[in-house]
Amino acid sequence: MGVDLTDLAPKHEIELKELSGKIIAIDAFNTLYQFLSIIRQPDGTPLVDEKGQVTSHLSGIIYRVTNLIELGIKPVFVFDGKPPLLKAETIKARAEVREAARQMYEAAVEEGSAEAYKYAQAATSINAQIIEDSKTLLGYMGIPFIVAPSEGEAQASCMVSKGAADYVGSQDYDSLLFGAPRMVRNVTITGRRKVPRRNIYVDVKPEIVELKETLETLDITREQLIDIGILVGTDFNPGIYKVGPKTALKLVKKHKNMQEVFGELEQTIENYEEIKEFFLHPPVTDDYHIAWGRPEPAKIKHFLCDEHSFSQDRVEKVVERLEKAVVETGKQKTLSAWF
DNA sequence: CGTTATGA
DNA sequence: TCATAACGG
Repeated sequence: MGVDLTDLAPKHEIELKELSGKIIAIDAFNTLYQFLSIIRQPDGTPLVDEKGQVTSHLSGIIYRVTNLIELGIKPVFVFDGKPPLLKAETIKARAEVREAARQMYEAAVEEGSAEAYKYAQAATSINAQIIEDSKTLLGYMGIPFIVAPSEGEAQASCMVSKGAADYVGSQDYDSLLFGAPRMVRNVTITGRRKVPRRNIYVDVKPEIVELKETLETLDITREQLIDIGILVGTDFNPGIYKVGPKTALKLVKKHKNMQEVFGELEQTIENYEEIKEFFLHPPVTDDYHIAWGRPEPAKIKHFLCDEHSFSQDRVEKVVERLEKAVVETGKQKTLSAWF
């Protein structure tokens, strides 16, 4: 999906509970995508209500967010706004990949192939209904969300830079390129994760990544980190064939500017200047108000049970936990901005 | 994914 | 009580 700087950026594993009291600006699309691709039956079928609408994300949100609130963590979800023109080709390319996966999925289902799950995951897409339902549920839960003018990661990064949030919560590293001082991975998917091809599960813990430490460790500037990201590939360009984080770091440190890097590679990157400018100065807004409110049990129950076929028992149980957790957290005066 | 059922 | 399987929607 986004920029991948694994093995380059130093990370610090922590326990989820260590984030108690922290405000995390969560990349909503990143989270929804994960829920939608992972919460499925073994044959790849997502959870759906009786109307056939996908509900995997709603299950993910209600349970995961409740767990975060129980730990005293304060999530604010940041949705993407209008995608930048620079992203158009990536969006088109991804749609084509998804469509191909969707056809493979249908074929796999037809012949009862075990590959079906894999293709279903690759075909995961987010539509307007999914976004609207997610916002509705978050609203009823009392969880704040904002809609970014452009990229959610950029807006979330800005919020951490300004001190409105403590961490960007996302799986990919774009926020470092956008200048976020701190990010945390694996906040929305902590727990057990299946090791591919093997039938075992490993614990996935949250990982803190700090921009300053990353730059100092690699002995580069933020601009150079952006160049590394662009060489490897971002949401706005495919990246250079066979250039991964390690090679990109070497190239960027060896040369004094990207023209020289392009010279050595004997190729350039389309829109390089514009992409870099976008990471340095993305459209963001300060026009938002973040507040955590009391959940509305009746509305949650009606929305999930009556409109989306959730079981009354299960929803009542989780809503009770959410209400209790909010009351507990609200008691602690050290935590600001609750109610 | 996270919860719930099961059973040693 | 804990590990694991299956279910949820």
